[in-house]
Amino acid sequence: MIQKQKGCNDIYGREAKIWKYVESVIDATMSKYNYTYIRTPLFEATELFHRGIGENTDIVSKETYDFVDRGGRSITLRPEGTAGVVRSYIENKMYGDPNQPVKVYYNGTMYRYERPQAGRDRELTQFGVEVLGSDDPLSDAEVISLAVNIYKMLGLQDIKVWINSLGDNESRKNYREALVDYFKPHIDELCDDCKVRFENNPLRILDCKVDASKEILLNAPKTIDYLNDDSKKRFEEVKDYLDIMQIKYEVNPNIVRGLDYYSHTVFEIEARVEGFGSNNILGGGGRYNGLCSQLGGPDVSCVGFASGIGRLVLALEKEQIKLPIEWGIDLFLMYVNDEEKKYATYLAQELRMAGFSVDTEYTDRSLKSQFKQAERLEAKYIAVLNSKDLNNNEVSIKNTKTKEEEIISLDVLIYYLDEKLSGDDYGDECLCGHCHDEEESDGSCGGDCHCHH
RNA sequence: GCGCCGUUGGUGAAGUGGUUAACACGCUAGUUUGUGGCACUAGUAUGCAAGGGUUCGAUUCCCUUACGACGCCCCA
Repeated sequence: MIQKQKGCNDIYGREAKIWKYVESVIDATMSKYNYTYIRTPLFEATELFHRGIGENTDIVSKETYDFVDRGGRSITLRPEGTAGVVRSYIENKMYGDPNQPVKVYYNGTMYRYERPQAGRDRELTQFGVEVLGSDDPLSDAEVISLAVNIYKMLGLQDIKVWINSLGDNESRKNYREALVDYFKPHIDELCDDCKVRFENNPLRILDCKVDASKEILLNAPKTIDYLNDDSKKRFEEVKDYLDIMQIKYEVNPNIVRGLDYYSHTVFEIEARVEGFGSNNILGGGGRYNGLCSQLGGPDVSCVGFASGIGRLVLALEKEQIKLPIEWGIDLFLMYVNDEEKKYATYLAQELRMAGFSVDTEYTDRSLKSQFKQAERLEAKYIAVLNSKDLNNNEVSIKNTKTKEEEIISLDVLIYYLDEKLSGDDYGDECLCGHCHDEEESDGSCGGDCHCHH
């Protein structure tokens, strides 16, 4: 048997519906904030990521999918969304667009050659936004509020926003030096990994799990203490705007993000979900003022964030959030003989054209099985076609929730369904484990539904 | 790249070096029910991830590979 590639996933059925719903909320929210959709290629020249992310980091040296194409070009499957968007911004000269800043969002798969573990795959889907061409602290705040709003719109209640500022180049340089000076005499007190980090990326020491509670870490210099006046003022402004938008946040000086190109605002958004372990960071981002010029574009300031949809869906599932998803179909058409089947075929076509979601039987099973099928499909109505009724130009329609059944004229079927389905006639949506509601302790849905649990 | 554990049908799973691989759910058919949902009966694994080895014989022991789970490194 051919298996799927490590760290990849098939998403289908119920889960796919959840994904589609989540994406619809993302689209709707983006549109409210006036971010337009951008779709960039799944693969780019390897150099784009090398220059954008940094040549010698682990990320680029061993965690990207690289290959040489038939023309001998060195290609990389995008590991993140930002570099491609910035490339597109430069290549399409969007900086010349009268509409500034450029506000775009993306949603697509990313590829990282990693060993899969909880909340971490090789193929992952991320959505994110980039604001290109604005240095206004309001942009930073807006991006954060946008992210928070999407999570809230989806029903996540306990959202925690951590923010920090790395400051401008000068501030960052000063801080980095201070940090190195601080750790140098204490290097023996650090764990082995941190000794390596000290050489490669000293900021990451702050994130260490092993040393986290050690006094040496708790007393380490804080980024915000090394901000120069400009950077400090900027950070205050970002916070002010967040306050105005009533976005709650907490300053966390240990948020440093891994990459060089970040400056000023950095943030992470956490979902407090039980049993979510250490993968509770749904998304994060920050300001990257150096990246555009580094990639050969104009020296414009940008800010953005990215969020994994897989984790987001996982969080919604763990929280058992009830999503307003239409799970079932409007009508299931049942029949027994061939003449009825032909009429079902005709009727299904008519009703679908009229805007209803309709399904019917394809394997000529018994009526008993067809009822089960209708239940599985969560059909709101069942039409049992039988020759006798059809000869009278009538059909029997059953409401699966109230179990009421009536015989109506085929001439008014569309009108009938339209009225029933648009009104409250169908009643409250039952959502037990079968029909998707919270289950009672005994595993049933409380008996208020048509699903017999 | 490193470590640890796992992989039996549509699903949840039990189990053994040796004829027909439990049990449950599901599904299909039948009986009954005015057209299902209850009850009863019957059927339901190209055979235990793939390949190789040990053995008279392996799903059961060993090795390799693939995939899954969870850590580490890293985290865009």
